[in-house]
Amino acid sequence: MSEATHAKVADARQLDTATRILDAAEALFVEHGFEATSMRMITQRAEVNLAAVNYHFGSKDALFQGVFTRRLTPLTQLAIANLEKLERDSGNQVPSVDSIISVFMDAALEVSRDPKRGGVIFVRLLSRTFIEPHPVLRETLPRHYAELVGRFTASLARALPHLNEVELQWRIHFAFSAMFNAFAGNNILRLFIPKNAVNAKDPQMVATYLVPFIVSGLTAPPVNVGRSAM
Amino acid sequence: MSEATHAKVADARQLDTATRILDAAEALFVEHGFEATSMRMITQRAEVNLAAVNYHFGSKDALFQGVFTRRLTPLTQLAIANLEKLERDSGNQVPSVDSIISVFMDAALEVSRDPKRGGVIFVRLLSRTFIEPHPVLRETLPRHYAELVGRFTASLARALPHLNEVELQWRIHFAFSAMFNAFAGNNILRLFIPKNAVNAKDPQMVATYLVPFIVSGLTAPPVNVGRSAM
DNA sequence: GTTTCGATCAAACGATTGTTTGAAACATAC
DNA sequence: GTATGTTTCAAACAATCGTTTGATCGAAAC
Repeated sequence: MSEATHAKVADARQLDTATRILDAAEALFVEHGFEATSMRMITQRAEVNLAAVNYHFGSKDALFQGVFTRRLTPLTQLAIANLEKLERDSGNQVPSVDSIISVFMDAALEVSRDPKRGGVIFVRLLSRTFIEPHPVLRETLPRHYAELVGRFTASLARALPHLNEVELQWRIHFAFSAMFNAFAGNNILRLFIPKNAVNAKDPQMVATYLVPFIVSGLTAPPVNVGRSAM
Repeated sequence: MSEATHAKVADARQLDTATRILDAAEALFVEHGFEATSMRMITQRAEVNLAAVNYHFGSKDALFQGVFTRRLTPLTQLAIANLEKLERDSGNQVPSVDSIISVFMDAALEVSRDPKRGGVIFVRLLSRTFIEPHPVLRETLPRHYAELVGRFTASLARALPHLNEVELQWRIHFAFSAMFNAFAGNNILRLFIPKNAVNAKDPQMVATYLVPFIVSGLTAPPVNVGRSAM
């Protein structure tokens, strides 16, 4: 410590301070959650001064938003671009449910494989935030995602014309929940069956098995409402 | 305050102090999460002294465990009892996937309707804890749920003999994730589409539309592994 | 060289965290 | 009555929280 005060830090290429904070916060928020992650944990991991967070971002809440805004736009743009390409390539044909879901999964997979876009860490953070939204993001998240969800909903509506609006929305709700939850990396079975074959941390494996599951759920025959309930 | 120090508290039937603490904590943990819920919030809501939590439970962590142990056993016993009844009634016949999933959902629904067993509040807390498990419960939860998950996995294995073990575990993983997530009451679409027909807070509605979705996902044709991935 | 301005630093801020204390109030038993 | 054991209470505990301060550093501007 003291021997390097007068000289440049030894580490080869030291990233921007703000970037190092974002990276550290991103990882810690995934690991411990927002409330359980303290400023001192973040600055210690980022190897920056405690005051650096407030200097560069203003507050802890603003940092939380900063973590998202850095990653979210590239991800949504990628997913939307992929969907547009799919619809363009389909010509007059209506894209299948399978292809629409795959487009979304491919975007998430591509980001999860690219550390420069946040990698699997950010995908997990995003998943967890959807499941348990922090008050700070109640306005930020919808703004970023409005177009994305709207486009996919419209595409799925065309692919599933036999479903009424209510049932379609329910199924899209389940589908997105399953996808986000799956990428969150939580494996319920792991809690009970120590030796299990499911590695929920591997996004590629998740996608391989999850897409058919979701597509099957989406394309199931309509529910005869009022059959047993209500 | 001071005028009532010498007399009994005015409120008609005042519940046991420990119970009032559990009720308040249960609700607050659902609303704000564990870390964001302070002892003072809990004791204030329960209208008990701050020290009462430590006196009756020992610590905040122990209270968190207490909140679960009070509710978990009745729920798991109900689900297991329902499953046993189903298998008994089926005789030599293997219960269908639909009936197995319905048995689980019915147990969750029954608890969610009964305030004495925690009602919808506890079901939501349970869901959220599965999705984002707190370190304190990493040992407690599996112990309570081991038998439950084991039984349902065995039943589903018999109902889906055409699936190999790996694919079966993946699908059960997805199915349980979807169910727990659904009962958590988070509605992703609500974030984007203000006027939507999906009321994710109504467990009965969730079950009506979710069961067919999950059953369809579970009974889908097996994935041809190695088709596009790995 | 002097000035200027953004970045970093150790240190401290008031507020809040979970927890502990010791006395007071309570109920029950003798 | 006294004695005993449990529960409640206001108050304080040390620790940590997010944030702010004012000095110091470093490099470009003049």
